[in-house]
Amino acid sequence: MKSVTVYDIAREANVSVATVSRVLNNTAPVKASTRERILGLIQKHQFQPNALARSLIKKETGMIGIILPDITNPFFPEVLAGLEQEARNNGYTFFLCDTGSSNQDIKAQYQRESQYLNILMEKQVDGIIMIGGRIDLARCSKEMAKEVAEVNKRLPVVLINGNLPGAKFHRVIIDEVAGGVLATEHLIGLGHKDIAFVGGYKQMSNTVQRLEGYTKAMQQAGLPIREDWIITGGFTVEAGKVFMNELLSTEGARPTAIVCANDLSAIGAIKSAVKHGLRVPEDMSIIGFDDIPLAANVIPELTTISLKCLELGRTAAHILHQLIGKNSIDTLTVLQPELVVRESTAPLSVNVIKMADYLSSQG
Amino acid sequence: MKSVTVYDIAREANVSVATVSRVLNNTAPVKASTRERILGLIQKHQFQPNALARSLIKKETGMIGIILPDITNPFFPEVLAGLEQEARNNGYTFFLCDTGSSNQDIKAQYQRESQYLNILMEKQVDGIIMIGGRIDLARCSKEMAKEVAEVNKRLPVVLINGNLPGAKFHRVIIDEVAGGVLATEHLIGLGHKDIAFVGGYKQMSNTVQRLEGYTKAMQQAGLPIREDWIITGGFTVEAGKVFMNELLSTEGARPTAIVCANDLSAIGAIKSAVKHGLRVPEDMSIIGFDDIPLAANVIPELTTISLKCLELGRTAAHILHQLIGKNSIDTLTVLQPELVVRESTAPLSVNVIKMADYLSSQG
DNA sequence: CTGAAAGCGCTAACAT
DNA sequence: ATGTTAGCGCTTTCAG
Repeated sequence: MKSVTVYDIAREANVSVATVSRVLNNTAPVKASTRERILGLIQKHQFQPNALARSLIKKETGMIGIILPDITNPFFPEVLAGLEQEARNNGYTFFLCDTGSSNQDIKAQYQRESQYLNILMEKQVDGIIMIGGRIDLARCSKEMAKEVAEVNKRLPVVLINGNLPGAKFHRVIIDEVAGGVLATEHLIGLGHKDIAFVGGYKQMSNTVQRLEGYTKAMQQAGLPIREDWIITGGFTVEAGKVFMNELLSTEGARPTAIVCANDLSAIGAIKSAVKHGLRVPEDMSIIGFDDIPLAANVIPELTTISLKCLELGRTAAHILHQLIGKNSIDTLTVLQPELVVRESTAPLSVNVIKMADYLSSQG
Repeated sequence: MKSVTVYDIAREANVSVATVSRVLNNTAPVKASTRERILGLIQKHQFQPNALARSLIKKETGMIGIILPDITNPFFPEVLAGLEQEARNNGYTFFLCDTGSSNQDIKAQYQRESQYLNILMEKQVDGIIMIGGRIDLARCSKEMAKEVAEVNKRLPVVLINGNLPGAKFHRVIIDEVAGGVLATEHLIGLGHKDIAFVGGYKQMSNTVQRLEGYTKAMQQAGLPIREDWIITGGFTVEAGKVFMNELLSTEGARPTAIVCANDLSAIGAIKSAVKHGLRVPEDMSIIGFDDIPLAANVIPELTTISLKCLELGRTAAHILHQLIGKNSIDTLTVLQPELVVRESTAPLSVNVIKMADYLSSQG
């Protein structure tokens, strides 16, 4: 089925294609009567201008690509929602490029990132947003970083919550260290002294930074840091369970509170604690990181550090839009995290009281 | 910055653009030596063919659009992951079109659907997948349905878990009625007789069908259906809480088990039950619907009906690919739901025993 | 095996 | 206010 073009409309309206184009784009005055006639024909034929042809000549597509590691991780849809919200108003459409980290093979994931980077360039997107994946690496290889730098020479790239060595990128990040401090100080303020840190990956900068915040707060409070109470190796619920099991199965002192590297691992930690017969928060305080929607919906509701996903997304979209419009804009935007107190943390004193109750009942 | 084109490569290689195109597409034999030369230049200049120009002439873009109501609802990312998995291998890229139902205004949402439908056509996507939104309506307006039908005349559309009146669409669905039966029979098999149905919207076909399954199973078991134990009005956690509160705050008999229209409302129901001092599943069995990843991670883990999101996505992508390739394929694909038993449901007898314990402890 | 030339559908000078 | 024409960057006959 032959699709209708500006020529078809022009012919039937007895005008030139230029005139049709003019009414299509409001790019020059057109006599009201002819404009009506053309509009009528457009309506009649359900004519829709071919965006490819238009973009080919205008050198802008109104498309932006977003590369992320796993759409199934609730953190990302949240950021995406922020992006869409902001970008929709500016007439952009999104290419979603999920590099599918869920299928473990990390090599394949980075490869897919490279692949998508190329595809997006070929498709002539106006800009690219990256989140997760290689930009989260504490030490990203020179080649992988350079690849992105090359892309960035040709079109605007903005990094969310990450960075790459060897070049300056536009990026919007959350102050992770501050988040770590916030979480730990909350626990300390509750009277806890025996605080563990659990989850994340030591190779990832977010984990390193959150851990740095934890360390900072502990030291500032004059509290000791036990290396065996710092356990990393994953961001999943499953990982959280494993770490907590480890913490609880060793003999000797146990922490009374846990800072988790993210909400998912916090949920795992809670599940494990409950399985071990502990009550959260009465016997054990647990704080997460991210504030995914789920955090407010688990039982008990998770106390956590909000990364302001929506704002992260909106800001990134805003910056990219400015970049595309060739407006100058700050290279770095830092958002401050926020403590969200819910039900999974409680004063240490509660423990003490409970313990006293317990002892007297055994009387 | 002038981007390099086939002409630049051709000139420098002392060949015609045709030859460059040929090595780019492997569309005709090229002398090994010239091929090497061209490949070298491509490498040297980091040349990337402009996909817009190519698509303009080939009339295919390798882009497919996916229209969904809310990426923030964990059900959709799951389906998306399935889509990506399948479509990536076939060289497709995705336009993500989130119509943002989260901003309540339902009218605006349908408008945005129409808008995206147009944008996608202008961008010349090879096909469109729709999920949620108007296609979930039990009675969608003629105009809104026709709009999609018109699109479907121009390019392949596949509907996931929905339908539209007045035209036959390719679609892949889950047998919702069977799901409702499955959930209810599970509860009945556990000895429950007083079973409520909670959540969803009466205007939506999925709710109607799940409810139909519930009714069917209840009748088949000879159990009475109480109209005041069927409460609809939302799919969110918040809605689930409200409905459960309603159920628990009325005097008189209470149900001992609840079929929820989806996992989110089931979680809300659990939270409310717990707040009311009930234990799940000991005092109250609750079953969800969807099997979002979260379902396995709440406490207690949710017994639910799996809608096989991943498979839904993969199948839809497969069908769309066939359609794009002009291969014939069944109009309707029905997937069977699956009962996933976890921790939120238990035999009624447990209740009875507990009750007995309680009474005897009261001396 | 390779080149010349005709478009794909649209926009944008440049004329009129 | 409107028409003519030259491309945007690529693929694809049709010749050779």
